[in-house]
Amino acid sequence: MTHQRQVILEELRQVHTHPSADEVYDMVRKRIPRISLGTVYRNLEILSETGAIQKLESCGSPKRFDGNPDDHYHIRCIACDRLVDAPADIHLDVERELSETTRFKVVGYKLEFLGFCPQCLEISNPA
Amino acid sequence: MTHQRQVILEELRQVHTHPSADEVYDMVRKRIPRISLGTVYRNLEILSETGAIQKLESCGSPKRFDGNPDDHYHIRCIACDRLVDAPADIHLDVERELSETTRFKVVGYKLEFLGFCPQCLEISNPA
DNA sequence: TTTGCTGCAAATCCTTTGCAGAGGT
DNA sequence: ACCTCTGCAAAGGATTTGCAGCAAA
Repeated sequence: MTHQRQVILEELRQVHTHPSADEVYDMVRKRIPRISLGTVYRNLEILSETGAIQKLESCGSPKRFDGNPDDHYHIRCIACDRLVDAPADIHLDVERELSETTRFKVVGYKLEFLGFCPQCLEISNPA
Repeated sequence: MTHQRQVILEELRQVHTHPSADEVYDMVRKRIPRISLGTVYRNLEILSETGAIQKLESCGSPKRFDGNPDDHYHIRCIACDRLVDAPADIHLDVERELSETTRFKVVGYKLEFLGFCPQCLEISNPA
């Protein structure tokens, strides 16, 4: 656990904004001005491999990272791409659902909710 | 509907492999050798906007395209990235699940299953 | 002294875009 | 003529990688 890695993890743990690698880079640079973007990418990769953080590859736009390693869902704003935790008590029994319809060995699923965040709703529907 | 667009749609409708833009390019080039990759991208975009095909942005790796415009799920092989239709009778009532826990206006969700395809299972567990 | 990590820069991959010319109406 | 589309090539964004030096065990 190098200093760089430590700082990246700390910064990520302190926010709930699910920043992209680039945003993490900006955050960390305040404490380690000479850190490189490559190092940030490398450490985000390592941290997510070890399970210390989560890598959210959901789609299109840059990947996001989540300092909370616990399994939970997210909802993404269709308008501004904001990503927010979405506590939902959903547990799909994928084994049962799919084993008869595909010859795959199903091991999990990726689920992300889509919608409009309060800010974007406000803009399109001013009070 | 130009010739190029027509051919791209036809090719996509004939397969069930969920090809990437690059693979569509290869398929179409057999019939229109001088078509450009840019044109393929442009038409895939247009076709998915009009709902004639689906763009599957699921994650990381290149986007895939699906000649079947009807709503259905997919399962992705963790090992080889193969993408296959996954008929599953799942309907999440997202409004109900999430409206109390986030201030978003929920409009849908993205769900993709993960697993190992028969071919990759075979490789790791030869009969 | 070996191993792994860094900063830097260049490279890579996928996708989009500017532009001038071609095609269709 | 007008408008849209094309092919081509160059640009773009996000991410990865090669390399030489550095740091810690």
